Amino acid sequence: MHLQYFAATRENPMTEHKTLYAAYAATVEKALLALQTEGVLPADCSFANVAVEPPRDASHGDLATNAAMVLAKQAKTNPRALAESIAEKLDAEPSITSAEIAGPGFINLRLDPAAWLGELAAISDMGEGYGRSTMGEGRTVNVEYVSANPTGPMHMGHCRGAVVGDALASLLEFAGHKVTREYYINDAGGQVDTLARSAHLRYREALGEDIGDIPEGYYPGDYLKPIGEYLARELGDKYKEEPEEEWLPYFRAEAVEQMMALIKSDLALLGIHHDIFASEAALHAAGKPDEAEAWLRAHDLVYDGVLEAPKGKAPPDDWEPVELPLFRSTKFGDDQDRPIRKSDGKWTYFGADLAYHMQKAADADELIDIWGADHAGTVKRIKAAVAALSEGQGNPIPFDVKLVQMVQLMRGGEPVKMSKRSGNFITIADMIEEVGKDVVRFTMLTRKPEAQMEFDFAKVVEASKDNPVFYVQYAHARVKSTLRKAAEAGFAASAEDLAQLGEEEIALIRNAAQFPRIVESAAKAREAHRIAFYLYDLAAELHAFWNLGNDNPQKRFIVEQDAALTGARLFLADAIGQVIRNGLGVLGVDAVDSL
RNA sequence: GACCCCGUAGCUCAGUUGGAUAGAGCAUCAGAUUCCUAAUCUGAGGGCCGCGCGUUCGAAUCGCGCCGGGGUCACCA
Repeated sequence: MHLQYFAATRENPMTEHKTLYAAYAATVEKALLALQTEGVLPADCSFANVAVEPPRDASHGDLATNAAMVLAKQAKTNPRALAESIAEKLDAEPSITSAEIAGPGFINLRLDPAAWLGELAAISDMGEGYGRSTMGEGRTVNVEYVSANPTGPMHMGHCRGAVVGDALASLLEFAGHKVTREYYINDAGGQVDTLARSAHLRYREALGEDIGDIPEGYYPGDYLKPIGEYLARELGDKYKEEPEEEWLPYFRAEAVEQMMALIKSDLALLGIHHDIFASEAALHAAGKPDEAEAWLRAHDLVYDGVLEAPKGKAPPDDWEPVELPLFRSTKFGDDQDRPIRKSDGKWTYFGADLAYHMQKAADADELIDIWGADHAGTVKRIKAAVAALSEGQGNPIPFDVKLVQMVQLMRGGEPVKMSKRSGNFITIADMIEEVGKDVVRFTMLTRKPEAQMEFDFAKVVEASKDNPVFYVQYAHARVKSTLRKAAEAGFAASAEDLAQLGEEEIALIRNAAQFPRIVESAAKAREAHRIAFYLYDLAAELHAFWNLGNDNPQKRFIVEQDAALTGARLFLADAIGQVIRNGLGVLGVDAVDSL
């Protein structure tokens, strides 16, 4: 009945303000409701697809709505006829100076300039809160991201997913969700046994033994040396010659803890902090996978069956059919049913993972996973399992897996060579040391995550307009610099004479006023990169306005002989700076005061 | 072979709950510097939105089928 658009009320609980797009969306809704009362629109018609947006071409006016086109079919009339009725109602609004019908049935609205000046004041009043939304209605969203195996420092392969996940989490928070940032520690599989053995090797090394080259099947990186030294200090030679079963659990626990400390410090360099670090081993210990299996078996979603040979290529030499507990993922479009336990009775990754998702679902209204694209093949089975379990247990939960594509590292147009074999790869710490946190974060958000991207060290540090990070930061620095200069000359931002502002300034306000709706549409689409592109546009508009002053001193922010105009322009500059700051804040990028 | 992602200007990319004449940056060409930061800006040219069919008032956007590029196809994690 009510506009979906309005479920997302823009009212800020801290102030009386409603942002401009929200206010006029409400105005349009009011007109539609009136037409419903008059019988022009049917009582049961849905306004869900009605939008109030900026028109594509600024010459069409200030705002446009597609209401007539969306509702014509339901009203059993043609769009232009319905548009007449709607436009008539809107034209009666005092702040709407004209409502014109255009094209297939758009209604273009022109506003009294005071409406835009009012929005400018709202930006200033709401400050850091400008753009925040209550759209999420406090619903809890669990965003799981990074979840790198605790077997070494974070490297480039983890970076994009980390930034994308973190920015998405912030965006959802900004849009009114309660967000839990979660990291799943895979501390129960074979790879952490390998880690423990590798640590034991370094332990022996630290005790003076010549271990020679690191053998195949061990982690070779030097980052394990300090762990070996630490264990040697703590334990002496107690476990030097002992059989593996004597020391493995202890070494594993110690090594995982040290690796997680390393990973957390790497994440901190990126400005990333998780709320929950969930342990797979603890999940096993709590018997969660057993519970899930029991339920799935009772509902015939797990059965004992023979696993098919891998498809599309010759089966491995040692392939032999074996009976395992299989989840019926083929019922959900997967190629084959997937094992939840191995032949030795231990849980597969998938078996534990489905139980893990049920654990997350217990404390959240919605789940989002951020995964690397190399795991794309396992999306169907986990979505199937979560759907089966959550719906079957009476707690259906929206669950989305976002795949993040690979990043190709470049340096001056040439691919950067990395050798994982020797443990020689580019870590996140290396990268941040070279180009800085802000550059890494912003650059990772200048492409949609599901498209592959290149990251060129030479280009991203370039301080020019070709580099979006600097372009946006420069716009903010420019605002700050102007305010500093103005203060020295005895001017200050003032809302007293906003009516002095002309068409060019209002164009800038129009752009800034879009921030709240960009936030909502980005949050709805779960796409933080839209904020980055928006900020680039806003920065471009600010630079363009600035440069009007090159030719015409009367168009500068500071006009010495006109204090009223200067006060109003500074007020505008301050507000634009605020919006840029708010947007960068969502992305986790610092807004610098000078470059 | 199957599944997932991508295909938009010479290049790098935005733009999908279906909307008006498809947008930026780079590169190319023509301009702006006694100026609050020119680390910038103004303007011009440049497009069968990979191809075909369909859905409808309307498709870059949705569906089906192709073509091209990348990824994945363990009892691994």
